[in-house]
Amino acid sequence: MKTAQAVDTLAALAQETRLSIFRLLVEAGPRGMNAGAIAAALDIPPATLSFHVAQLSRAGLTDARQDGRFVFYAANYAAMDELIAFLTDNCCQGGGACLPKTAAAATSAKRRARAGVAA
Amino acid sequence: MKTAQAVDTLAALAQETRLSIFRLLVEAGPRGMNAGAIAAALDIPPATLSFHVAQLSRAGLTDARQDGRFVFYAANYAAMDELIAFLTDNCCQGGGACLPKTAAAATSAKRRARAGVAA
DNA sequence: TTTATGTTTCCATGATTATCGAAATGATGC
DNA sequence: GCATCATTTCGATAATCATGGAAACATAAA
Repeated sequence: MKTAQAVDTLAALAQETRLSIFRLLVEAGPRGMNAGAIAAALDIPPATLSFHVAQLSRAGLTDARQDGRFVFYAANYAAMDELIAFLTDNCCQGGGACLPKTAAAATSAKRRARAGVAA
Repeated sequence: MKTAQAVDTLAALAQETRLSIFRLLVEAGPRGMNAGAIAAALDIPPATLSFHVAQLSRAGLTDARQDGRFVFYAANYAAMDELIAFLTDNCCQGGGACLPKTAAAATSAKRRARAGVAA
C-alpha cells in the first residue's frame, strides 16, 4: 500500500459517521446492509449516507452490490488488513515497536505474503 | 480507546504532511527530532510544521520535550499501538477477520492486557 | 403505464482545514 | 541588559468537507 492510498483510507475512516458506517458493516458480515438500512440504523438522511458511503467506496473500504432496487454495502476486510499492515510496517519501526512480541514477528511478512494472494 | 479518540488519531494521520512527520519521527527513534530539523527534512515552513505537529500532539501521537532552546518531538508508539488495537478489535469482527491467523489469536487479548499496563 | 420505493445526484450553506508570512514568545550566551 | 536563534501564535486566504432538502434516477410491483 502506497502512502497516498494510506492517507485516503485513513481519511475515509477519520470521520465519526463514516467510522460508524464501517463498523456497522463489519458487524453485518459479508452480506452487508442496504443503504436504507444503514441510514435507518444510524439515523442519517439518505443524501448524507450516500455521500459518506461513496467516500468509503472510493477508498476501497466497502464493496457495493445491487440486489433488486436495493444496494448492499459490505465491509472490505482486505482493505482494512492492508491499512493495518501499512501502519505496522511504516509507522512502527519496521513492524516491531507497536505490537506485542508474538504478533510482531508474524505480522509484517505474513501480511505481505497474504496481500500477494488476496489483492 | 474510545471512538472519538480513534477518530482524532485517524484524522491526525490522514494528511500527507502529518503522516510524513510521524514516519520521520518513527525512524528517528525515541530521541526524536527538534522542530527545525523536521521542518528542514521535509522542507516545510516553520509555521506549517508547528501547526501539524500540534495536531499530532493533540492526538497523542507525539511527545514533546524541551532541550535548551530546541523542542524535540518523538513518536508515541503506544498511541499507534492503541490505534491498531482499536482497528483490529472494532473494525475486524472481533479482531479476527483482518489479520493473519497466528497474529489474530494473540492480538486482541494481548493488546488489551498490555493497554491495562501501559495506558 | 402508473405507482411506490430505494438510492443517488444536484445544489446551496456553513464549518473545518491547510498554508504560510509576519510578529510575538521563549531560551541561551555575551 | 542586548543579540541571536528556535519555535509558536496571529491573522488572512484559499481550499476542502459535511450536511441535508429537493429533484432526478432506477427498479419493481400493481
